Parts: sequence; structure tokens; C-alpha cells
Amino acid sequence: MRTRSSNKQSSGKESTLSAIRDVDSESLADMSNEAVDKLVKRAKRRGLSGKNKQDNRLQCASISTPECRTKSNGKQAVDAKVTWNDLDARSFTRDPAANETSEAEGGSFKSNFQDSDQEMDDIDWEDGSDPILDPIKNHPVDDIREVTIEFSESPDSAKRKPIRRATAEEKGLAELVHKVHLLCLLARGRIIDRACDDPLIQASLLSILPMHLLDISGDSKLHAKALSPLVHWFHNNFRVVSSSSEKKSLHSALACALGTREGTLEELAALSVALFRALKLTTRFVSILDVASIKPDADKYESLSQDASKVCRGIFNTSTLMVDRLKEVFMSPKSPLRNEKKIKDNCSSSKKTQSNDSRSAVEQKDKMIDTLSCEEQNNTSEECGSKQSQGSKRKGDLEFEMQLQMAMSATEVATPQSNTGSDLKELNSNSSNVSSPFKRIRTIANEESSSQGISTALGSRKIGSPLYWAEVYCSGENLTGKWVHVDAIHDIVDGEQKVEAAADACKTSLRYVVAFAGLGAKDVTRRYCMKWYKIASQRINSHWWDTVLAPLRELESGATGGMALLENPHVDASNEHENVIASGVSDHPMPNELPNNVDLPKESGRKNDVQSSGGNSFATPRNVIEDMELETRALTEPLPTNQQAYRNHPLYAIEKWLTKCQILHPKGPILGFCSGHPVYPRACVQTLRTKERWLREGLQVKANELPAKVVKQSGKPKKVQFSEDDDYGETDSKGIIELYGMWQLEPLQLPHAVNGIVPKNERGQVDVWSERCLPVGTMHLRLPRVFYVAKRLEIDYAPAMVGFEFRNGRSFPVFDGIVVCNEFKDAILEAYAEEEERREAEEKRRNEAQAISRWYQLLSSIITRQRLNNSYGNGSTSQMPSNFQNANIQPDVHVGSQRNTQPSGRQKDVKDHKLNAPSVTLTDDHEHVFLVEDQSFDEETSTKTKRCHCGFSVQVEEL
DNA sequence: TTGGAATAGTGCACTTTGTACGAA
DNA sequence: TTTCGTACTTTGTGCACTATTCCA
Repeated sequence: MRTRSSNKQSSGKESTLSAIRDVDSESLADMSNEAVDKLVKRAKRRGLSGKNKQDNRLQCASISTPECRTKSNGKQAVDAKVTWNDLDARSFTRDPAANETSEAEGGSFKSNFQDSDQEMDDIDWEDGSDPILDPIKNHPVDDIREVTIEFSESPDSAKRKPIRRATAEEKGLAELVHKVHLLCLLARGRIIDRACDDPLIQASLLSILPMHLLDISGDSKLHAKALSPLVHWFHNNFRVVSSSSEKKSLHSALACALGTREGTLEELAALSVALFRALKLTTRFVSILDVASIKPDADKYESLSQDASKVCRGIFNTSTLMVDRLKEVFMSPKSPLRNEKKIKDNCSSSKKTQSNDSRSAVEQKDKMIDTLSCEEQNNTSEECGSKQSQGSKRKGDLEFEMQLQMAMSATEVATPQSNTGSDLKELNSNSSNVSSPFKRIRTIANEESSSQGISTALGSRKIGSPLYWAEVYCSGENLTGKWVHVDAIHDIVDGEQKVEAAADACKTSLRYVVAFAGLGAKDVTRRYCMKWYKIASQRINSHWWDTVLAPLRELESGATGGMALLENPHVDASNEHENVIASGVSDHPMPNELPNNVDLPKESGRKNDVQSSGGNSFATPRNVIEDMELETRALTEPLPTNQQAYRNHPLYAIEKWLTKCQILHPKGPILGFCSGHPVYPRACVQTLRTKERWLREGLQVKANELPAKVVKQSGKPKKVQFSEDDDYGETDSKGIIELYGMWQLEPLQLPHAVNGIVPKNERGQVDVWSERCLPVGTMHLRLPRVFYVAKRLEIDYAPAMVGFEFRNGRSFPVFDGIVVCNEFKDAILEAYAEEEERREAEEKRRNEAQAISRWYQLLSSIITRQRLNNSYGNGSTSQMPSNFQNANIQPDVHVGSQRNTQPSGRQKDVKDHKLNAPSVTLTDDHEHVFLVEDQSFDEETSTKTKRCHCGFSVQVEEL
């Protein structure tokens, strides 16, 4: 019985599942079952040996035990506890000696487990049988000893997961899911982008904007700094909540968020974009597409391990704010709730008890939320209880109170009086409105909503990660203008460098950062991702992605791709300003949606830009400049610091990680060093191939070229030619492979066809890997049976081998058509057409003959059967083929009939005709009789027509 | 505790030019 | 007797990738 892995696996898995119980307690049982099912399926799929099957059975058995079921219900402690009433029944019953031993061992089993967990890992378990015995029959009740095995759960066991690599099918499926998810997120981004152009929302935003901020668009050259007051105002007037439970359209949600001045991260980001656009700034809505992993099970394993680690390490068990990290990831003090619904309920219950004293209310909420978070965190009641007992005196709480005071005071300073008042009012009265600054700080984001929040959960996945922001085109930045990262929610301007760090800290991958404008989209990941090599493998192949984005890029470019003016001292600043304003307005070509109350220029921005660029300035489309910028970033990626990154790095390589068929040529320049290894440009890496392989590409090795690399021959050595004890021969047979690089090649120079003779290889054929492999003066005729024609015409030809087919462990050449000299092409094709025509006619004739023959056989057999039946049988129709009875001999190709449905009264009469006899056929209500005298024969067609008196006739071709 | 390097394990791609036997 | 069609015996090695372990 192989118990170690199975028990540990099951207990480890269960503990992992129990760890995530708090996340979704309702689905725990399902998850448990699903996990078990998955293991069983996996075992079946892999065709496990008997021992592994036992593992599965054990797993199922252990899970089906009462205690394990209890665990599945999520009521057990972290330690796994397995009870066997009939532990190792065989050893107890079959062998008394062994029984004693087993008892002794069983008695110490528990202590052994507890004492030396480490030892358990070192024990080699043996396979054995595990028959299912009747415990009553094999064990007297007195002998049944309950043995309890307790496994001390360690973080390591939670971390240990079954090793199974994804199959190609699973990878394909994951890729499909990845693609579909990407498309969905792209569509979502476009919807948001469109909503940002809503004229009502833009007008509403303008209406609440202080007057002095309206002037921002009046700057001649927009600088990132000029956006700061605007962003600061937005930051102070809008706050983030977790996703609302109500399902409403995006426009409604934005309107609602605008009215209440709070919304989800996505809504607020959209509002900020709408505001910038209302101010006639060229603005994009930018989003990280947090798409499903392109690798199978990656998300699942990550989340499981993350959840497990959360529990084991107790990340959530401390309420201490990570202030430093907070700054690092520029978290907003306005954070969404982790679980709004729960908190809302609890807030409602506590609403009545809240006093007007905001501080006491805040403290109550603090405690409440602490309690909630405790409840949510894996039910680790002991830690929760201790935390509660510590009350507000804890270091984290003190720290928090200080932050609260700072936040409150800052809010009072920064916001109008009325806002503060309303905040306080809301704080005290509207508990369902997750608006308290206190709450904002204390609570953490709901992971599902991907909202941001203060990272008490820092280290957990994707919480607090920046997901949405804006990009505003600032013409005053750099020489040519620049897209500036603006995160109004977190009050950050020009913080593109920080995005990657923030995302890293929150374990969000910057796989796809897409900017939306004008219903189009553009991938701007390069702007934010400095470590491209880390995400490259997580992205879909660039060809597909580029194809998808191509039409969207055009839309986006049309909306934002105004002319950027390269720096020129003579540039007319006023013109430039007009460009900015005009382009900002024209970014979103939805004339029907432009606000009526906003005075907008009628001309498109691009047109305006072009007009204004007619001076001394040199204008280049912005998108071209941006593309160059992104391209430059792609080519100037910093050197990775770890060796592994160079394995498939698109820009750099180190010799160590070159594959067998790669070489550095030329070997330089050295761009740097990594762990002592010189780093070369990836462009220096050349792929090597054998001569034969190059031939397939239509290239041949130049004369006098030595192999660039010599490697051992892969694959099994050819032993056939040598006797078994011929060591010398066997050594030789291993052989070597000479590899050549691209720089050693020249175009393939094949021999010419002379005098109608096709040049062939040593096997008398031509390898046609591609058209380039055809000898000069020849052509490939890919027609079936064409070689017969060439042979008949006595034209020289060679079979065209087009590849190999691998069957039964062997490879066989695949031939398709022939290679002939060009001058015979017409003759062969003409003869081939004739031959095919003749063949088709012959085939048709053969088919017809076969059909006639089969019909004749069929009818003959029917007639014979009926004749015999009439002669020797009782005339019953029971032996008639049922299908034929029902068919009424409906005529087919060669059988015609004229059916008279009138019943005949002569059925009985014809029974007298026995020998010589007429053909008899039965129908449902009539028995056809074909009398000899009623038959006629047509010599022309060799067709005999048999008639029944009922009018039914059958035509039979005489053969 | 974290990150990098080494190591181990696993899936997958590549390999590559028959033969015996029966039916027509 | 020759020609043609079909079934058979259904690889095995090494690379590349990934997870794990070890170590600084």
C-alpha cells in the first residue's frame, strides 16, 4: 500500500482548500470534490499503474471517511486527521506474527508521525495489495482498534503540488481562452472609451470643476506639471469603492459615480478621462488587460498557492499598515472594501449605535472591520481572538489612528467645507455608503473587482495594483510632445516609471497595457514595462495580436494621431496651442455625442494640425513619434541581471544558453556581463543546420567551407550494418553531424536537365521540398497516376518525394507526382487528360456492369427463394426479406415498374404454377405472379419485361 | 526571506528512404 | 508469375521547458 504520497497529497490538498475556505466557503465542498475528481481523472488519463490506482482509491477512501467529510465542510482544524477502523486489515488477520508487529507499529504510528515528520519523508514505501475486507468478518469487534493518524500541516506541504505538465491540448485550450479573454477585455476597453465621450458626463464634470482649473487648457504648451492641480482636485473629490452590486449600464454607472462622487476604480478612471477630454486635452483611457493566463492552470495554481500562503503566513492576520510599501505602490487612501456586502450588512446593524462623535464611530467601525477581516481570514479564530483582545492598543491600530487623523485633516483642508461635512455626515449615518475615510484606509480591495486599496494585503495577488489610468498628450514635454501617464485616482502625474513596480508589488503582470481612444486601441505595454523579457512568454504571439490590433490602431491613430511638432525655435507657439486644443477635441470623432453646451471647434484636429504645420516647423504624426519611442524602448531594454533571462531574451544572449544548433557569429560586440558571462546581441546568434537541411531551403554550402560546429549524432546509432560484437563498428556508427551557418551558404545550384533526362539523386528520385529544389529545366506534376502516362510515352521522369510519413515507428517517403523536363509537360498533360477520360469511362462502365450484376443476383435470389417457398413451403411470406416486401420492388436504375394498386382476385389462381413457373413476388396485399406468357423480350436492349396481371411489371436485363 | 543558479523531471518534436502477404 | 495494395511491429532520443532544491 502506497500511503505516503496519497495521504499527504490529500491532506495537503484539503488543507489548501480549507485555507481558501474564507474566500469562498460555499464552494469548498465543490472544490474538494473537483480536486479529487481531477486527480482521479488525471491518474486515469495517464494510465497509472496499479499502485497509483490504489493511491486514488485511498484518496477517495480517506475523503469519504467521516472526519475527512467534516474537513470538507470546512469545520476542521488545520491539522489533518485520518481515522482508520480497519487499519491494514490484512496484516491483522492473515499473519498473526505480522499482526503483532503491526499492532506494535500501529500503536507507535501516531507518535512516529508526530515526532519525526522529517523521517517520514525519508521512508521508502513499498507497493502492496489493498483488498477491501469486511471489517466485521475479518475483525472481531474487540480487535478493531481505532488508530488515529495526525498530520502536522506545514507550509511546505501546502506548497507541494502534484507535478504534471500541461499537454499540448491543454496549452491550446488555454491559449484559446487567453485570446477570447483578450478580445473581451479589448471590447470592454472600447466601451469605456466610448462612455468617456458622453457629452452629458463631460458637461457635468465641467460644471463641477472649479473655475481656476478650467484654464488648464489655455496653456500654450501643455506640461505635465500643469495637470497636477486638476488631478489633485479629482483625487480629493472622488473616492473609490468596490464594485457595486447593482448591475447597470456603464453610462448609468458613470452618471451615478459622478453624482455620488464615488465609484469603482474603472468608473473613476473613466471619469477622469472624460474630464480631461472635456477640457479638450488629447486623452486616452489606459487599462492593464488582466487576462487569463496563456499557460494552463497557471492562475489556478497561483491562486491556490497564494491563498495557502496567505493562511499559513497569516498575511491578513495583521492589521498593521505597510506604510512604506504603500508609498511605493502609491496607494490611494481611498480604498475599496474587500467585501462590501458583508460590511454593508454589518454597518447597517451597527448604524444605530453610532454616535455623532466621528472618532468613536470610526473606532467602532475599525473594530467591526477587524472582526470581519478576521472572520474572512481562514477562520483562524485563535489569532483573530488574540487580535481582538489586543484591541486598539496594537501598534498597527495606533499607526492607523495617526494616519486617520492625517487623512481627516487633509480632507478638511483639501475639500470644500460642504464636502467635509457631508463626509462626516455620511460617516455617521450612511454606513451602507462605503465612504468613510476610516473605512477607506482600513479596508482592502475586493480582489474580484480588481479595485485598489490600501495594502494590508500586500503580497496577496493583484490587490492594489494599478489597473486603469489616463494618458494625456502634453505637447510641452520633450521636444516633440509626450504621452503623460496621469493617474487621477492616486494623484499621480507622469508616473509611468512607477507602474511596473506597483504592479510587481501586487503581483499583477503588465502583459498587456492598452490605450483606448476614438474607439480604437493601441498596445503601449512597452512604455510601462521595462522588463519585457519577463512578460514576453506570457503574451500571445505577436502576429495574432498585431492582426487583432491593426484596425483598432488605425482608429486610435485617427483619433489621437495629430501632428507632433519637432522642436524648432521658429515654431509659432500659438499655432501649437491650437493644435493641442484642436487635437484634443478631435480625438473622439463622435459628432453626435459632443456636448451641445461646449463650444467646440468644427474642424478636425488632424486637419487643424496639418494646417498649422505649414510654417517653419517639421511635423510628424504623433503616432509615428510614439511608435519610434516604443520601438526605442524595445531596443534599449536594460540587461537582465539573472542568467535565466537570457535563455530566450529577444535582444541579448549569453553563450551558455545557446542551444545545440546555435552559435555566435560574429562573436561580438560584448554588451556587458552577467555573472561573469559576456552578453552578446541576440542578432549575433545564428542557427546552424546540416547540409541536407539547408538543401531543403534551397541553399547549399559554399565550397571549402568547414563546419561551424560539429555535434554528436542524435538518435539511435545504425547498428544494422554491424555485428553485435563488433565494437569498432558500433563506435563508428554513432557518427557526427556537421552544421553550417547561414553565412556559409549560397543559392542552390542544381544540375540542369539535359536531353530530356531528369537529374536524379542516388535513389533515382527527386526530393521536392520546395520549388527551389527542382533541377533546372524540370517541373513537378502533382497528378495521380501520371507516371503511367510518362511510362507509356517513354518519357524520362523521376518520382517526386515531397516528405516523410512516420508510421509504426518508421518513416516512409511520401511521393506525390513526378518530375519531368519542361518540354514534355504539354505532351504528358494531354495524354494524361485522355488517359483520365478513358479511365473514367472504363470505371463508369465497370460500375454499371457491377450494378447490373448485383441487381441480377438480387432478383435471382428473390425469385429462387420464392420458387422454393412455393414448392416446399406453406406460402407464408414470413421468409421474405422484410425490406424487400416493403419496397414492393420499387424500381431502381435498371428496374422499371408500373404499379397498379388495384387488388386482383387472381392471387389464388396462380398458385398452380409451380414448376416452370412464373416469378412470384409478394406485396402487402397482393402476390405478384409473372407468367411466362406475359413476358416480353426486347432484343435491342436485352431487357426482359415481366408482368403481373395486376399491372405490376419488372424489367430485367438479360446478361 | 528572497532571488538566482543548479538540478531533476517531463512533454514533445524530430527522426527519415520496409516488408510480408494476399489478391488480382 | 508479376504487380499492386494493405497491414504491420505502433520509436526512442534529446531538447526545451518547468518545478524544485540549494545556496548566498
